Amino acid sequence: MASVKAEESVTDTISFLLAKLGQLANGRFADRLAPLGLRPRHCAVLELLTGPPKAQLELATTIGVTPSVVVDMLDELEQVDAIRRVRDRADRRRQLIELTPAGHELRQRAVALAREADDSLLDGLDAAQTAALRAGLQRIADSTLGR
Amino acid sequence: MASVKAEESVTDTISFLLAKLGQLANGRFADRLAPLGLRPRHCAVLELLTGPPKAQLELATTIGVTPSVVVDMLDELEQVDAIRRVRDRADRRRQLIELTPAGHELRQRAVALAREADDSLLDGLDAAQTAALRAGLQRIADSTLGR
DNA sequence: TATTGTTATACTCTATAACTATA
DNA sequence: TATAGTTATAGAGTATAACAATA
Repeated sequence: MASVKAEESVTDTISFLLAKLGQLANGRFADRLAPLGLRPRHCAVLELLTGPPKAQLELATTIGVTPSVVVDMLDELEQVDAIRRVRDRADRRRQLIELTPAGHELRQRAVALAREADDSLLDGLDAAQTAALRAGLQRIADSTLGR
Repeated sequence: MASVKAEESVTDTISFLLAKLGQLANGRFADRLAPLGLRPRHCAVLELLTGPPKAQLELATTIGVTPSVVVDMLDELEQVDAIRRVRDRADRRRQLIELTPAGHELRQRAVALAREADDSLLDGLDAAQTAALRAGLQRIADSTLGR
């Protein structure tokens, strides 16, 4: 009779590993981004703004953070000239956020740095293992974050 | 000519996914642990203490946190009667930390909760995908955290 | 002098609630 | 009245530095 392999320790659990490695990955990526004046959380904003301009509340709900966090992030992105806030003339309460040319450039540099971080993190894995890992993570992300 | 598939966006990067999902996994596990008076970070301590008693500094270096964090965690674990601090008679500066019977029980309940968290997180993955994900994460953990 | 554990302090990240200006 | 954005504030979580007791 086949029996499902169960972990005997919390630390072997995927939830625990994910939490620990997530912290590590975030820290390493943050170190690489620091010279650009960016932090990991800014990247989700930069990605979203490659499309048409978006209101701040729209950014907040899409990324899944509270509106006041968006204010802070945009303040910081504005300081490095990555974004512009443009008052919506149809509804003067809203501000449409758009990426500047410098912002597009920053985003591309961030992508390159993220790849570097991946390479260092995935050093011991071959292509198939990396692909399987990415697929698993993406699937979890789709079923949780996207919902 | 084969070319390596490269991500076009930071958010598709394994580093970024890991950071985001790690935060999610940690939060969900924390919610489950809360009724026990525990948080995820306590679990690494409980696991280590299933073996022979250890000094606080040993816990700190093994887990990879700063000594003052260990003090806090042990204070909290002491409040739920999970551990005992026993002064080392050979070197009175040291305190040997040992798991109480209640601590052993708490650890086992934490393992069960972590498995529940895994099940909910891995809902959309089949056994092979789950195994591949675990293997990838474990390999990264071994090459980074263990170093 | 060096080491173990502790305390005090500060910094990051995030969330809540009160406020403003517009609708 | 309700909504978009802002500010002020507070709570986790972690790290650094100064300190007491012991070696």
